[in-house]
Amino acid sequence: MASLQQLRAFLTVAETGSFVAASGRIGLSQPALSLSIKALEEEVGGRLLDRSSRRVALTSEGRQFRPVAARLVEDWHAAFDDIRSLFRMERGRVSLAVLPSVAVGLLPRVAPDFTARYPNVDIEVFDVIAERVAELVRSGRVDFGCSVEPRERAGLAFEPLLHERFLVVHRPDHPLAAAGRATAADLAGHPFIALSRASSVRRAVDAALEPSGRRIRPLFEVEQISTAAILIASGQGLTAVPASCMALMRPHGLVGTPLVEPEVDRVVGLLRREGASLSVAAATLAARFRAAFAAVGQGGEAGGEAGEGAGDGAEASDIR
Amino acid sequence: MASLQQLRAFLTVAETGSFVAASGRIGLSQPALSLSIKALEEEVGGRLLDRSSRRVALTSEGRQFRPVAARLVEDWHAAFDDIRSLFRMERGRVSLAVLPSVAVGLLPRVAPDFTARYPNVDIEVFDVIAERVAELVRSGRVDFGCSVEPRERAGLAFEPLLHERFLVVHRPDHPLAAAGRATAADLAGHPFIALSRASSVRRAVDAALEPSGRRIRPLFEVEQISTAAILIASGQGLTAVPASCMALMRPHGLVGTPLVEPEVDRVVGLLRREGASLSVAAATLAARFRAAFAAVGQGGEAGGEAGEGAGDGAEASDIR
DNA sequence: TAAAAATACTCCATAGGTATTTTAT
DNA sequence: ATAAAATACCTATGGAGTATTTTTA
Repeated sequence: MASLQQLRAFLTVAETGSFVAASGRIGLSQPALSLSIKALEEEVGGRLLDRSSRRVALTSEGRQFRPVAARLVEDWHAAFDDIRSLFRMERGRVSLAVLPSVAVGLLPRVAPDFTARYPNVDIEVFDVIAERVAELVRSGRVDFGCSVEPRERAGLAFEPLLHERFLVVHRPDHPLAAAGRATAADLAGHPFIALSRASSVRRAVDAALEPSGRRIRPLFEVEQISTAAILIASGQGLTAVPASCMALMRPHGLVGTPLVEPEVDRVVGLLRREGASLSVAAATLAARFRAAFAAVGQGGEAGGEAGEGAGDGAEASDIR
Repeated sequence: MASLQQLRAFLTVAETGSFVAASGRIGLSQPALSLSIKALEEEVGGRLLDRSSRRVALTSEGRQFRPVAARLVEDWHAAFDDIRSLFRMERGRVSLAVLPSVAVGLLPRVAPDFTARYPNVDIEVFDVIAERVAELVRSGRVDFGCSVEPRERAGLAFEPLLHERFLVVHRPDHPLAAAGRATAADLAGHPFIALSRASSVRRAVDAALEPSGRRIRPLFEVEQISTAAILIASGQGLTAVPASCMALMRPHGLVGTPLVEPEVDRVVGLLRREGASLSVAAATLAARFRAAFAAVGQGGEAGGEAGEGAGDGAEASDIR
């Protein structure tokens, strides 16, 4: 069967008009080149080059074949360069589905590094509720997810990464700031800005308060965490969110106070489709997630945020 | 460097989802196939296939590469099939330039055979005067020509093929029919239908009569031989043409009488560009010309037409 | 006669085969 | 435990080199 090498040889001889010149150009001995051309000609069933000892010219058929051969070689290299660039992450796309709280709290700690290092790999983020994260991962629509452990685990692999506690979020002038700790009674006793019932954050809070018999009484029920932030900042009430969400609260001048009675927490991790491998780009991004949130055991305790890095120094003091 | 074989291997494994199945399909042992895939993966810089001992699936990158690889393989085969078909004359085109007298007299003896045998090889015919035949051949615009020997031979190779005598063409009821031979006096003594002065046929007649001091007095001067035929058939006069042109005259009920005093003749042959080779199709058609008109020496005499073949039996009797 | 392509030959890299081991379900 | 891919190892083909001959302008 004909080879790329043979096409290159043919094109180079056609271009240089000489076997000797062409053999130098492609780094092959003249006899090897002669044989290569001969083999190609046998493959196509006729002469492509007219050679005399003085000059080499294309035959009529060779003239017709030349541009075709050139395109084959070109397409070949383009295709291989392309797939190589994909593996080298010089281009590509990673799709991920994350909880809204993850999108505002955790993703910003991971993404900038990645995009700086791989500027031509696009990241497609679906910030959706936990059920939809699981769905997107399961269907293969996204490469992986970052969420809490899904209820329906079939076909999914959950890898716990980060254990984080919930904080009550309020203005610095709120009484809780002085208290330094918050309880279920505090939550029930103040106007509460709740997230939608579908939200995993909301569910965690509801579930944690249930044993105490108390229920939050939402003054507002909002979809977006940022909406809650605005409302709280304007003095409408308080809410409870995972520690990482303080990244969104702080810019609004809000502070967080640990919820200690009951203690509320959640485990965030990577969600992958079982059996399916990740693209190199997805695997690399997933590795960034792991590195950024040094894992604590699934049932691990105390842990809190894996806080470190540039923007996180202030957080501890915010929590008091 | 990656090979077509490797792409085929990859595509087949992707399709069958199994190394064993694919190896059977492409006629390779399973270990050889494994190595082939491995080499391809090293070439592109990453995994294209996820294999476990139970199932083989495409990786994310493999999924992207698959259609590209398929197109490469497809294009490759299409290109090679195409050039092969060209050499096998399953398609193609031959261009030739011929004298009008050749187009009507000789070409019809050669072309039908060729087109019957190679129905998908087109023949492009330029029926033009001798100077233009030479020009077209020299420029490479046509593959070869069939003409008389050109005045300006630089860059051209003339291969004499056929020596043919001129006949005087007239109606069967013309006095010359009874005479059985024609002379310069006959030509000068009857109304003459001449071809254009640029025509090589006209020139041959003019040149032949010159020594005798006689000149033809054209009653008509026409471009096309067929026009002359019509005029002669309608009783307007007579003309002189090479014997092969009787093929056009006979259908009009005209007959030819040998011009014997002076004897006028011409040598028709193939005209090729010096140094340039012919395409296989052109060479094949040229060979048909040679076969149809068994060569007589360049300065050869007597020879007359190489007449034979189906439609030519009648000719001798026409000449008387 | 000289420059260039073709041939002769030799060698080694590698593609491919068989036998076997490893792996994952 | 079993089916399938990977590895080990060996062989043979053919691609590539050097030396030489042939060709043609």
